[in-house]
Formats: sequence, C-alpha cells, structure tokens
Amino acid sequence: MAIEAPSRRRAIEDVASGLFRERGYAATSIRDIARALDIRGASVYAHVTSKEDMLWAIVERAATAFEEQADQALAATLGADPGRRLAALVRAHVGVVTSDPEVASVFVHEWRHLSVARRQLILDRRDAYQRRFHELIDAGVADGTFAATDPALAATFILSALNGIATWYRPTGRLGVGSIATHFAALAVRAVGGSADATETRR
Amino acid sequence: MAIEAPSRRRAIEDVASGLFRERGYAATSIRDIARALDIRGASVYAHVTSKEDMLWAIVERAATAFEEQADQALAATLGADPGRRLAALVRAHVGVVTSDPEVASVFVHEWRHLSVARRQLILDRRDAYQRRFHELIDAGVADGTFAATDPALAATFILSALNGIATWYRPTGRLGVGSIATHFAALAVRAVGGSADATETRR
DNA sequence: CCTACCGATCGGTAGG
DNA sequence: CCTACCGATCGGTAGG
Repeated sequence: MAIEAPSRRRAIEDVASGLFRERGYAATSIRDIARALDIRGASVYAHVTSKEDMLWAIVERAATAFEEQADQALAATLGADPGRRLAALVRAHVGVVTSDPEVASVFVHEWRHLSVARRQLILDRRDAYQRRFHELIDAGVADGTFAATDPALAATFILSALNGIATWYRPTGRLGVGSIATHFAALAVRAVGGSADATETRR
Repeated sequence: MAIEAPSRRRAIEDVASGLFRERGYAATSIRDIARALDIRGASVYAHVTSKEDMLWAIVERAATAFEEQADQALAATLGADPGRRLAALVRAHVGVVTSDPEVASVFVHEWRHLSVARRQLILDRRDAYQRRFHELIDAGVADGTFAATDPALAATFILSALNGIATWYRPTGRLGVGSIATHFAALAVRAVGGSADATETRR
C-alpha cells in the first residue's frame, strides 16, 4: 500500500552525497553518514563494502546521467545549426545538475578521492563529455555561426560555468530551473559569438 | 651572497597550498606537509599554530590579491565603457589565478573548512568581490552596451568560468597567460552581449 | 627542529 | 542492524 521505499543502499548514497557536497568526501566520516540515518557506523557496512565504493557509485551515476542527457539533446537536434545544438546541450547539462545537485557536485569535485584506476576511468569519460561541447563549437566556428575562438578553451569556459551551478543551486532559490537553463544557454551561445535567438525552445 | 630565502612560514604555506590544491585540505595531514619539507610533523608547529591557521593565511592572502587587482583594474578604466571595464576585471582575475594557481584554488574550494567565523568573513568578501562584476554588468545593461540578462546570474556564470582556471591551469600548458586572459575577456564580454572589440588591450 | 607521546577519531571486521 | 573491538592515523603538546 505504501509507496515502495527506495533501496536502503540508495538511501545511504543520497545521505552521503548530501554530506559529501557540504563538507567534502575526506571530511565526512562513515559515522557522520550513519548518524544522519540514525544507525551505528558499523551498520553502514551491511549495505556498502567501503567508503570509496559509495563515492564510486555516486560518481558513476552522475557520469551516466550527464552522458545520457547530452546524447539525447544531440540526437534531438541533429541537423540543426550549432547555436541551437549548443543551447540544447547546455539545457541538458543544467537539467542534470539541478535535478540532483548533490550528486552532480560530488561528480564535479570529489572524483580525485577515487583510486587511481577509477579516477582515470572518470577522467576519460569527462574528456569524452567535454568533447561534445568542443566539437559543436568547432562546427560553429567552421560554418561561421560562431566567432573565431579557441574551441577547447571556450568549451572549458562554458563547462566551468555550468558546473558551478552544482555548487550554488538550491531548489528554493530566486530563479527556477527553466529560467536558469534559458539564461545559461543564452550566455553560453553568446560567449562563442553565436546568436542568442538560436537559444529559445519551442513549447 | 645567496638570495634571501623566503620566511620558513611562507615556505610551509607554499607547500601546503600545493597539497591542498591537489588533495584537498581535509585529505592533507600535517605529516604530509612535513614530509614534503623533509622535517617531522611536530616541527611544523614551530612555525604555525594550527592547521586551520595555515588555511586561513592562504585564503586571506588570496582574497586580498583578488581585491587589490580588481580595484586597480577598475581604477585604471574609470570612465571607460562597461565592456572595456569588464574585460579589465576579467584580465585582473586571470592574472591573480595564473600567478598563483595553488593559492587561488585553495581560496575557491577550501574555505568551507574554516571555522564558522572565518568562513563568514570570507563569504562576505567573496560577495563584495562578485558585486564588482554584478554592478559592471548592471551598468552595461542600463546603457545598452550589453544585452538584457539577469546581471547576478551573468556575474555568477562568468566568475565560475574564471575560477575554473585555478583547477586546470598549469604553467606548462598549451596556452600562455596572456592568451588565456585575452580569450576569457572576449568570452565573458560576449556572454553578456557586449562587443569583443572592447576587449583588446593596447600594448 | 627533534623524540616521545597524548586522546580522539578514522575505516573496517567479527560475530552475532 | 547491533556491540565490541582492531590497528592506523590524526592534530597537537611537552620538553628539550
């Protein structure tokens, strides 16, 4: 009758990502997480195998969400001009960040606490993700839609601005998700010299 | 005969900011810092009173550098149009970050490990710093130099992009400081709808 | 700047 | 999910 509770494992990850975002991974103890769940520290290990495994699960989930939403945005705008496609990519990114800012923030900031092997896996996926922005900017510069900029640097500029949202976004803030997405799409497209007109979405 | 060595205290802070940038404050122990200096952990306390005091000294120094360079950039462009002034502000920020990326990175990311009182002092100074960008964008929107954007959001967008440099910048990287500053000034000014022509500096 | 040491807390395990 | 416990490491102090 009651709504099926999410798995205990997932509930632990949710509490953990909130604390990791607030205090950082290294400054958050297993006992901190347990306290927030009103259980003992040792009990956490009935559901997770190690602290790092929790971090990995959170980071992995975020990486997948970013990739999936970006691919969907690109597929939905196939053939459109680079400005419109970049705007769609920005909107997708803003959507992922705002739908789970805790997980997004951990993905952006805490990956360096992963083991070297896992860290490398995430860095590779981050590179591949950034390449989507890079290539779109390349295309826009090539066809004259965008101004002549360094495409790699422009991609870094835009992604840094986007990732900042994971730090400051609060659901109760002044601006709603749609407003942030619209503004950020316009800011990003204009930054590379594109027209902000290409930015609006039809409802 | 030899060049006067910088104070020991400062040498410790330099090593500390490098480690804090790489691993984060919480994941860096006093013994890690001591090891990098080839001394014992307890010996660090001959020069600093606590780990948090070291963090505070680094963060404080960074805050002052940002404020001073921003004020100088604004003073040097008094009366110029908002696009040129914003470009100068961006160049100043890039200059501070690239001249000491370790310290800048600690300032951007590690302030939350300060005591509540010190954290609040830094947050207030960060707000005041951001207000310089905010007000300049306000002025540009008001006089029609910039497009109609949300000035607070635009300031956040630009500052997030700028602070990202502290994470990825390496002196040995592909682009030199001047090139990064020029590109970022153009990206920032265009983002708010200004003309990138206002961005170039005379030599 | 060192040796020797302190109490507290850490991630994690044993065995229910 | 608990109690009881482990070795390791933490920030920091005493006393040279």
